[in-house]
Amino acid sequence: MLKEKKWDKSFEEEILKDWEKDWEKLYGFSNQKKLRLDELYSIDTPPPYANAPIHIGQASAYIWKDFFVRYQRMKGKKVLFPLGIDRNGLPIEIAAEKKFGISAHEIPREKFLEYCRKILKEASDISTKDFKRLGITYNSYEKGKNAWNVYYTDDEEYRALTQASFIYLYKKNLIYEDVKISNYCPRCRTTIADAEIAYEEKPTYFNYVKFKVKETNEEITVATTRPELLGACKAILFNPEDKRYKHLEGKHAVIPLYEREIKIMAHPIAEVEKGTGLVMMCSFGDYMDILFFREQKLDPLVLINKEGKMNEHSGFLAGLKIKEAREKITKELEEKGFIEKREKTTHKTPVCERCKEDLEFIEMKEFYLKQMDFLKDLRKLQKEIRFFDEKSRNILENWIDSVSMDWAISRRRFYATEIPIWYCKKCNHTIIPEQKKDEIKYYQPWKEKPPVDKCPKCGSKEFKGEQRVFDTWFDSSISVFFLASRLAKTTDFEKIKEYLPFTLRPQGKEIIRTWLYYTLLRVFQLTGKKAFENVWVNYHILVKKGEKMSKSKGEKIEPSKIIKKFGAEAFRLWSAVEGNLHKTDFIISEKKIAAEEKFLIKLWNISKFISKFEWKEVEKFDEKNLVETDKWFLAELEKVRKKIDVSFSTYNVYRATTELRHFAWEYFASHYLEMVKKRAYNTENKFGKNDCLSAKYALHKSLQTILKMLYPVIPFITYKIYKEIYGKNICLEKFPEKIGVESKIKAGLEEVSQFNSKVWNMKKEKGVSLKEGISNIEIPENLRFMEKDLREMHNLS
RNA sequence: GGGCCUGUAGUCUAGUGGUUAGGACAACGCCCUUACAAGGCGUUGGCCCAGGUUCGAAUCCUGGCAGGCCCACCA
Repeated sequence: MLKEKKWDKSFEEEILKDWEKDWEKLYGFSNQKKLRLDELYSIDTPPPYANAPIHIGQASAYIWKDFFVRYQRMKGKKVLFPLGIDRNGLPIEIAAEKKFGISAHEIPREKFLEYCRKILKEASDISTKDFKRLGITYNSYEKGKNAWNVYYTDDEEYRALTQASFIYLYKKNLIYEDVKISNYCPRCRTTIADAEIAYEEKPTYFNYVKFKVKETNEEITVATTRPELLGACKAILFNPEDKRYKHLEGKHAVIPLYEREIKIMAHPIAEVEKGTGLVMMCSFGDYMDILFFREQKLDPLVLINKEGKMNEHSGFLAGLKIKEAREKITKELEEKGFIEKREKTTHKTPVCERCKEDLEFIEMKEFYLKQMDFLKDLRKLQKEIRFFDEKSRNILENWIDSVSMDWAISRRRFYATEIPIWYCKKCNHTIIPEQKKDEIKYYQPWKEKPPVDKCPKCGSKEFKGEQRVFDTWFDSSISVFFLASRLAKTTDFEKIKEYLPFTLRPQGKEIIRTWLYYTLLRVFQLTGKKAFENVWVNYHILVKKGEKMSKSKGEKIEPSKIIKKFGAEAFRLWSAVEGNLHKTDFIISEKKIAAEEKFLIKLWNISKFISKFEWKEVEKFDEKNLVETDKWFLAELEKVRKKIDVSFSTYNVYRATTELRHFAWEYFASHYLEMVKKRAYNTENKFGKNDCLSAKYALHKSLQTILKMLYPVIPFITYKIYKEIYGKNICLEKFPEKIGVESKIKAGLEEVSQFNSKVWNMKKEKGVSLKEGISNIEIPENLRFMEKDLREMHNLS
């Protein structure tokens, strides 16, 4: 018998304590020795950032992952549900720079890393508390070296594996160093990859700048948003079809202020309609410029240095920051009469995804990982992966189709994995560490000596360590490989391979082009295999229609506040029934979360009612003796059970939960329970003993089945009810097996509920209260088998 | 400019050719009924628009309109 009058969110705390005592037994992953691969359900979970509390969208997404794993455990799988904390890269560095008011490039490296570690120390575990409170059952919240312990992406063993993968690929000639025009962030002072570019709508000016044609002395006007690059201008183009400028072909223009002569050329990339129809080509204002310089084999004249400032080639602008230079040259041009007019405009500017600074195109020498040669393989490979939902595959396919150059993997930053290379100071020979397959090491070339005494080429003993680090996606993209290596308990790639593919990669749609794409690429390059069987892509929780949750807007709805207000369970239920997270964004509302508590109360009351009848009394009841009504209901329940099982196994928790909730509330509580109530009580002895026992047995059997099926979604309440009524831990129960009760009755649940509604409506029309009797009601032919129950229920005469 | 996705009651969402278009919130009416008034029962209300395919379209096709995302460009 349930003691408490109703479900209360305060019970959750005690329940968590119960679980915590037995965490390993309930949710752990410690019996690896007997692990069979066909029993393994492995997930490569997205590591949340160490220095940011989780937001509500993440909370929902991780809750969904918990739905999956709780279900899989019930199905007998050994579930590897690891937790990683992402601690690498720019977000940490930027946080450190901000907090301590320093610039990474201006203080000693060791010192800066200390500041980063300080940030990380304060930040640690900021999100795991919320996860645990939400009932998310990672295998462990303790940091350690076992597969099921929390891992940090800046662990030495993780970084060592990243470096080992680099060495492996370098030796396979998949990595090369080259000077190319790169996307360069002047704020972070590093090259970034195409996948790290974002675009922002920013206000700027079109400046209509007057040039003089040397040969004819006429004036021509070119519009530009980048006047500071005037000095880097190498050509002015017009469209071959443009009659206005045809006569300028082959002539020369004089750059104002710089007085340099440049060619005027006809070229199809110039469009008649845009600006004045004339466009200047500078090194390098945008991607078109790069293509043009490459095509014409022009020597670029670069005006911007690696600090994001104008260099000596820019003449009077030298030393200024780009924006200052833009202002200064505009003023200068205006004063000297070279500006015809200025127009305000906005345009989408490529910015650094991390720090939002405007990007520049600068020629840099960087390490590249070959990816162009693998696009074909990846297109094929992704077809062998199952996507939930199928439409998310498009995002990946589109990205694969738009990859246009190899991946620049080196970064000029600090708190990241170092590139494990040394150079001979004398002959510049490259030293790459040799290592055994199962004995890898973490290298820090900027402060360590190389693993050789002397240069194998020239014998010199003087070396220089590589200063650069890896793009953090180069680390992140082997998370699954790292987890597999923990399972394999070795760093031998051949053995790691056996644990791939993992069963599931759950992740957000916004990191398909990075995390998912790079992982597939990297795992394929390292093992020739696909990384995952299934990819589950979650969409977003929105504040309003079409409006993303964003910190800057001040509309943050924090998980901790939601938990405090409504409890974890109501939030879990809301996450499951508000919409199908892998199909659509959905909109959060406190009202709806609060409303989910109603079902919890309902479930509690149903259970409280059934708990009035001792389970012990009917535990041994022989199903052969079930009366027709009960057989019929259990057979209906079996139909539902089957559907729910399929929905859960295909990650459609939305469908499973809404269907289950409706069944429990509508058919089970409102109809079946009302129908058999009198028979179960049997206070006036109108029914035989077997009839009474049959009702009690069917009620308990139904309740057990429903509780178990609800457990993956709402584990707190189902745990408490199950424990109090049946004295067992629901976390260790199996998903309900087939209910083997056969019924020949054809009537469906719908027909019964229609009949009941009819009676209730008639009573209402006649102004009769529900418990009063009513006469002249005909019981339909197909419901005759439960006539006695119906008569008692409605007090029919 | 190109691509992808979405459009279902006041709101949030299921539903891929045949359903009386399902559920939740809100609204309204009635009811303390031996689990439940933090409740129960009931009621109202919906497929963006226009064509087409089909015996039949929320669902498929075409074209609009609206929103979101991605890519490219921005002189």
